[in-house]
Amino acid sequence: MEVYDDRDDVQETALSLRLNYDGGSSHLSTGDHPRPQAATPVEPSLTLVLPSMACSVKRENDGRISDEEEDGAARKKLRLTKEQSALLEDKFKEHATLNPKQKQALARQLNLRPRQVEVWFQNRRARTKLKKTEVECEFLRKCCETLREENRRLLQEIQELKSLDLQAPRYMHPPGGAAAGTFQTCPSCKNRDEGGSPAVAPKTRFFNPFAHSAAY
DNA sequence: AGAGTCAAACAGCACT
DNA sequence: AGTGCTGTTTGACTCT
Repeated sequence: MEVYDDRDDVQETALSLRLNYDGGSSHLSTGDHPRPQAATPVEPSLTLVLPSMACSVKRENDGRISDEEEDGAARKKLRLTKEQSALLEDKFKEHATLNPKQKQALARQLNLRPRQVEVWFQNRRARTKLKKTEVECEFLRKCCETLREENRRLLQEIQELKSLDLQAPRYMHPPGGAAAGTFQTCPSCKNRDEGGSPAVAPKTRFFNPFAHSAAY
């Protein structure tokens, strides 16, 4: 069984009582709306919200845990104003992380709690990373398409060469036998026999996507 | 009204 | 201990 201080960050005052059947273990915790861990789901659960029983557990402001709002009123989820978002974006452009002093100053400037600023930067970094990953994914997808096309083209080239080969005069590797005169010596063997360097296969044209990348 | 999306807030883990 | 990252939850909002 778990008893939760169900205030979302600061402003929530409801007390949630949740009973989880988690195999017998029980513990007390505070924090936001509790969630079952993906690896160990704890269903079924019972959540009891008692708005009249505002839990006044106070937590450290600059810890990872929320502090408490003065009026103790049940809060709605905060929506940042355009001005707040714009300033946060500006600061994020300057630097994607904040030291505690910067965090405090920005929080004062925005009339927000430091924890809110911290969370905003965390989420903003996550969004940036997600976007970058999406761009990279799209780039790799295009590379894959290019390689597939190149592969198709090369296979076709092989087919064409094979069909040409069927029509071309028959070469043989001359053992010096009596019938040798009826065949022509293939150019590579001729070259070798005459002491020249062996014919070198043309370099394969391999497309390395990373060598052509401008994004990395 | 319900589905879908966005973003604020959180928990838990890893790292220093 | 403090901080960042990742995954998740959930309230607010929009669209159909």
